[in-house]
Amino acid sequence: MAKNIKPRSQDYAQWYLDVIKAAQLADYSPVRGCMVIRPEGYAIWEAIQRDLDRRFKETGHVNAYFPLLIPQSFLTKEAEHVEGFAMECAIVTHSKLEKTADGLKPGNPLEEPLIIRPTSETVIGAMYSQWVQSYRDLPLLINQWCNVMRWEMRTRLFLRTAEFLWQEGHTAHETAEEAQEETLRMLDVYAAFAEDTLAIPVIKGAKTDAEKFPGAVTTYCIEALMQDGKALQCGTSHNLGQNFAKAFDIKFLGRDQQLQYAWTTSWGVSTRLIGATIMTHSDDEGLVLPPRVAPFVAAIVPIFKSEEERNTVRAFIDKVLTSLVGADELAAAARRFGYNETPTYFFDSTTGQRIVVDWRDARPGDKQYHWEQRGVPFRFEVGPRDVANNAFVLKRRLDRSKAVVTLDQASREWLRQQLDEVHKAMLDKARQFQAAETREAASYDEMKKILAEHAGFVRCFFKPDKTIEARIKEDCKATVRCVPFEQPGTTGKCIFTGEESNTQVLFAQAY
RNA sequence: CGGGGCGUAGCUCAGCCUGGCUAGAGCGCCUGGUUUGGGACCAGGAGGCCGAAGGUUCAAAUCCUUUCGCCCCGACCA
Repeated sequence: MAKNIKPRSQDYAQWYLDVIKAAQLADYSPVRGCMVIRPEGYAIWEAIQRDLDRRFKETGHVNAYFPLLIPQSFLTKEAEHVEGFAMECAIVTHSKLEKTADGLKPGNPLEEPLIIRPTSETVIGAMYSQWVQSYRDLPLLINQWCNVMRWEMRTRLFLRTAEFLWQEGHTAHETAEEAQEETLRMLDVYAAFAEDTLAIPVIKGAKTDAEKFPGAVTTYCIEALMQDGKALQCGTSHNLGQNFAKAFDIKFLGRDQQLQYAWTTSWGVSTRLIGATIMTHSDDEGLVLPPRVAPFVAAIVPIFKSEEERNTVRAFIDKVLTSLVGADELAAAARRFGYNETPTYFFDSTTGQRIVVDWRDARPGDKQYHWEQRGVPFRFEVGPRDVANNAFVLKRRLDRSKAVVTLDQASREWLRQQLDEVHKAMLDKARQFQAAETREAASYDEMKKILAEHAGFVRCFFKPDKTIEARIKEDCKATVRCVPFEQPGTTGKCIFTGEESNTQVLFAQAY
């Protein structure tokens, strides 16, 4: 058992922090609420970016970059938008530091304070109003990868930090229908990505008015369920209607010769997805990474005593590597600058995923724990006994299972297939968990009982209403996570008012 | 911003109540040796403005005042 990780059953929050620390994904920064994303954590983000960016391009979007600083006046142009973000804005008010008797003090106050972007609807709206003149300029489909800042009261690594990395897509369309299509298309992209790449099963649905994005007409989301039974919003897609077009004057001359407002959307996912990945899959031994975002797909642990054994083991590992990555990569790796004790070999040139061999002067047991805690999907054990059998021992991170693999079985395709199987197994496991932790409630009391006993998702008939939702939240900490697209097609009694309703919602306690 | 707790080695903490030897332990780190198929052992070593400032005292990690920071619980939230 891992000695540096608190078991989930004892303290889930501490477990989460311990896993991150043990896997060296992130560290606290000198500034409260901010985090340092370390190389192995950032590699996961790079994998997310690579995969999502391809999906965005495939759906016709292009990348651009808009500035970090936003004039304060921009934020006030959309009434709901200000209200939603005003409380958590960081504001730049000065442009230099001056030497005074008491040390350095901010000097040269700005005429208009600048906001560090909490999101970019406003700047982008201002630019779109200049770029959009005619229906021929539409649709405008732009995405940006950037950081944003929301001054949160309480923060948690990856799940909620003052500064975080994300992607925000912003589109403008000729018609309401087209904007709605785009909003749902991108939600589908997110859902497919979550399942295909992160192995996280998600529920697609709409937010209630109480939970929607400030300034949106409708917010759609994908919701996932973590192992402690709490829900986590993993991505949102907003149909902004003409709200921002009106606030920022995004107008175009239509096919009908009429000047009209454009219809806009925005959608985003953040580094929170890394938190979702950790909490969905990891176990008491540490991180478990879905194979498609794991920086290392396999770690090879050599076992030897004498120098002579070391040499035979090394020769055998070279053979295994040749089968997996090819002779050219083996030679290239030998010339590469880097950490000699843990040389790495590119397994997949498009994703940059690697295989690492651990030649450090440590005991094999230490190395096993080391790579296990980092979530590496596979470990290969290669010792004299294995060399004699022309085979190695394959250990699977997901279920800690062992198998013997002969040298002639090992190939790039073989490992790819192993990784795919792991991905599928992880997704299945998470789906089963989600299904088991989703319960139906026919009354409010029943829902409260379920939440108290199990947490998880509670599915029930409900008539969304801001005041009632606030009361429920206060009462049992649960919120409507979404109105799932999948509806039973029948009616039932709203658990709170008893009125007949045709809407089922998912309640849960959320992060 | 309210309620609670904590600042001593890289990490986890003891010491403080009842002031006094050179400020400690475990883990981690470095060196050497024996080891090595799931977290080894022995020996040696590096590492501290005891959060900061002021005060009381012959003497402060310890007592007093002020201050800064962090963590937990709530309101807010991708």
